[in-house]
Amino acid sequence: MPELPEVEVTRATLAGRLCGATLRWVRLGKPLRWPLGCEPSILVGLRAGELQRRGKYLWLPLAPAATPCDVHDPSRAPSATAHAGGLLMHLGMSGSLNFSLAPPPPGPHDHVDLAFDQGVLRLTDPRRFGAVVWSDALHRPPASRLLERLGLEPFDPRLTAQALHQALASRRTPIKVALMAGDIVVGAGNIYASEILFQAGIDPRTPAQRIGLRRCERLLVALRQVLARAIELGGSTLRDFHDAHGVDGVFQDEAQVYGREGQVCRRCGARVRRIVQAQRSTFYCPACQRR
DNA sequence: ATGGGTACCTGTCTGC
DNA sequence: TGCAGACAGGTACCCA
Repeated sequence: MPELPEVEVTRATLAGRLCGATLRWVRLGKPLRWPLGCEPSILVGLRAGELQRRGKYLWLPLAPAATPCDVHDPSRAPSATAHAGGLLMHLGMSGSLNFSLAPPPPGPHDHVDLAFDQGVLRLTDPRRFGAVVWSDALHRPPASRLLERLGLEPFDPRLTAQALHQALASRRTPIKVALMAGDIVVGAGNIYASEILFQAGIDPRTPAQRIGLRRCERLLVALRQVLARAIELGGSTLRDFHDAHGVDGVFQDEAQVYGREGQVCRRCGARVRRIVQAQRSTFYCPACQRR
């Protein structure tokens, strides 16, 4: 999927287009990971607020909009049951959001169309691990249930080396698995976890609790550098991902280890290795990364 | 509380 | 060419 950089790039390219737009109709395709959780018709007439990101989730606030246009056209006025809330969206492993004025007819992998007065937001997701879920508020279920287990944002100033060190102290699991778990710090998925650990010079098999304070400092710097650079480059496009205007990311061209099994390390010339951790591929340089 | 495995679903690639 | 099997960016849930 879309890891944090891809979700952030999606948010940034969409936010300006959606804010203030009024929802006109909704089309649902095949079921996604979780049901929408409301009757689609109650969304019609609601107005979008500022698109936000939390971890790899996107939150689109929607509130009743009593514009003069709606008042004069009862069929478009918010229904009596309309109330503020929002849509919590996740791109799963293969999802992407695209915004366009006149999208082509939906294909077999186009599962949600949200048609606003300024264009159509379409979720395309071949594997259907993604989701779009209605929630009354971020701090109420079902959104709160999905967000409550999330750790700190990588750029949150509360995430210090000391805080990271303390959080890792109780984990015997390999550092790569702990990074990806998302309950300490969010955003590092399978690609970036490998890249971050390469940058920090840490062997991905190292038990998390054996990472000392000094190495936590390096890990934190690497985490922020790698994610910031990936956002700058529009994320990584392996096969499915594009930003909301259809533009590919190019971070994969800068990857030091991910997807490079058997190729030479760009830093030292050793061969990059692939191992499996928690049923996921991990790539690392056995010379640059130490236990 | 932590850790490991499974499940969800579909497309693509590899090797026989 | 056909087919089986492995693999793919995530994460909730179950059980030990």
